[in-house]
Amino acid sequence: MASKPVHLETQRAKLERKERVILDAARAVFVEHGFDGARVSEIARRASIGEGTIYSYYESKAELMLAVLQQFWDGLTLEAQAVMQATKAEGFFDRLQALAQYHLQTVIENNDFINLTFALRRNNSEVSVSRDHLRHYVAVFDNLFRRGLDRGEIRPDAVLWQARDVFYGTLEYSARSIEMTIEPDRDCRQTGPVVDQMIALFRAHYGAADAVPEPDQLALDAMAKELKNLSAKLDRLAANQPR
Amino acid sequence: MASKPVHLETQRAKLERKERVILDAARAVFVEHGFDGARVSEIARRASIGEGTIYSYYESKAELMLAVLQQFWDGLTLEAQAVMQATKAEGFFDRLQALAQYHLQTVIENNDFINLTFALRRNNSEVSVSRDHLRHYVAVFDNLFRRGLDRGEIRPDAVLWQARDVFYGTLEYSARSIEMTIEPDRDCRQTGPVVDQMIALFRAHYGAADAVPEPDQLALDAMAKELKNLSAKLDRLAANQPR
DNA sequence: TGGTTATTTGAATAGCATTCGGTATTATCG
DNA sequence: CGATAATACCGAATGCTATTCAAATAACCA
Repeated sequence: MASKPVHLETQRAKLERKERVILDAARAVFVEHGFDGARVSEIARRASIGEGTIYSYYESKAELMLAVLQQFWDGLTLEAQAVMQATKAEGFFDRLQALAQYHLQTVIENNDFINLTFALRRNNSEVSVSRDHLRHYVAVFDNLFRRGLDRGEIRPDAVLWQARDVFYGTLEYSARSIEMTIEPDRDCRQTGPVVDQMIALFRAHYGAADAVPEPDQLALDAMAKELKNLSAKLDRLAANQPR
Repeated sequence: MASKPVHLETQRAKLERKERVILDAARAVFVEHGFDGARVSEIARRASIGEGTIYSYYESKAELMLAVLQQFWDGLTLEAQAVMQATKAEGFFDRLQALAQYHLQTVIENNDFINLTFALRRNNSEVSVSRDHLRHYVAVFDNLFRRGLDRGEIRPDAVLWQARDVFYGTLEYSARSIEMTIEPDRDCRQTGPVVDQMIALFRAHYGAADAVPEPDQLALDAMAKELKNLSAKLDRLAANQPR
C-alpha cells in the first residue's frame, strides 16, 4: 500500500517535470522568435526531447503556445498581487499607482505575448487563452477597487467595470503608443507621466469628494450602495440558474 | 504626344484594377478564415488569377495582409471623418459620442483585423502596419479635441495624449470584454452604457468647469439606469423560473 | 525474468507559401 | 503592318515545417 502511491507520485512528478521542461523551452523559443518564427524542432532540441514527444504532451504548436500564455498570465497575476502586498502605503490610490506602474512596465516588456493572447484564435478549434486566466488577472484590480469602495475612498456610485476598462485599456494603449513612438517627441511619453496622469484621473473622477457630503449626497450614496448589493445578489441568482 | 499618355494611363489603370481585385479577394478570404487559415491558392482563385501572379504584386502573404490592413485603416479613417461630418450637433461632446459609438462598433465587428494589426510583426523584416495609417486614424480624435480646446469646451490644462489613450484604449478594452463576455451578466456590457460612461467621464474630467453638470444629477441618472437594468434582469429571471 | 503496457523517437507524410522556367500578351519600332 | 523586345502571367516543382505513426525503448508487475 505504501510503495504504490510513492511510485504513482514520482511518476506523476516525472511527467510534470518533463512538461515544465517543454514549457520552459517553448517559452524561450517563442519569446526569441515569435509564434510563426519558432520551430518545433528547436523547442524539442532545447528540451532535450524527441520532436514527436511534444505531441504526446500538447495537441499542436498552437496549444503549446496557449499553455505558455496561460503560464504567463498566471505569473503576471502572482506578481501583481505581490506588488500590491509590497506596497507600504495602504491607501487605494497608492496601491493603484503601484499596480499601474507594474502593469505598464509588463505590457511594454511583453507586448508580443499580450498581442498573441488575443490574436491567437483559430477558426476551427477553440484555441484561445482561457477566460479564467485573464479574469484572475483583472481580479487584482477588481479586489483593490472594491476595497477602496468599502473604505469610502471611492465615490459609491463609481462603476467598477468602467474603471477597470479605463485602467487596463488606457495602460495597454499607452504602452503601444510608447513602443511605437507614435509621438514625435518622446519626452512626454515616458512611463512616469502615463501613470501619474492615470492616477490623477482616478483621483478626480472616482475619488470620494473631499468636502463633507451634502445630506442629499449621503442619501444618494446609500441608495447607490443598496442598488449595487441588489445587483450582486441578482447576479448570483442568475449564475445559479440552470438557464 | 497624345496617344502615349493615354496608353500609359490605361496601362496603369489596368494594373491598379487588378491590384484592387487581388486586394478585395484577399480581404474576403482573410476575413473568412483569418491569416493562418487563409490559403493563397483560394485568394488566387477568387481573384481569377494564377497563384504565382500574386507574388508579382506582393512580396509575400504577410505583405498582402499588410496591404489589406492599411486599406482597412484608411477606410476607418474616412468613415470616422464622415461620422463627424454627419453629426448635426456641433458640440464637442456630441461629436465625441458619435465617434465613440462608431469606434466601439467597428472594433467589435473587426476585432480580428485590429488584433492582427498589432500581432503581425515579423521579427526579421519590418512587416507592420505603417504608423502613418494609424496616426491618420487617431488624428480624427486629435482634431476634434483640439477644436474643443479652442472653443473653450475643454479645460485648457487637459493633456491631449492622455485623453487619446483613455478614449481609444478604454473603448478597445471594452470591446474585447464585450466580445469575450468576461462579465457574468451581459446587461451592463452592451455598447450603449460603455459609450455613455465614457462620455460622462470626459465631461467630468476634461469638460470646462462652467459646463460641468451637477454631480448629483449625474449620480441620479446613473442610478436610474441601474434600476432599469435591475428591473430587466428580474423580468428575465422570473421568466426562466421553472416552477 | 518474461510478458504487457506506456512512452519516446525520428523518419515519413502532408500541407502550404514561395520560386522559376516557360508561355501568352502587350508594347515598341523599322 | 510584322518582327522583336519587354512584360505579365501561369501553375507545376521546390523547399520548408507541423504533424503522424510504426517501430524501439523503457516502465511496470507477477
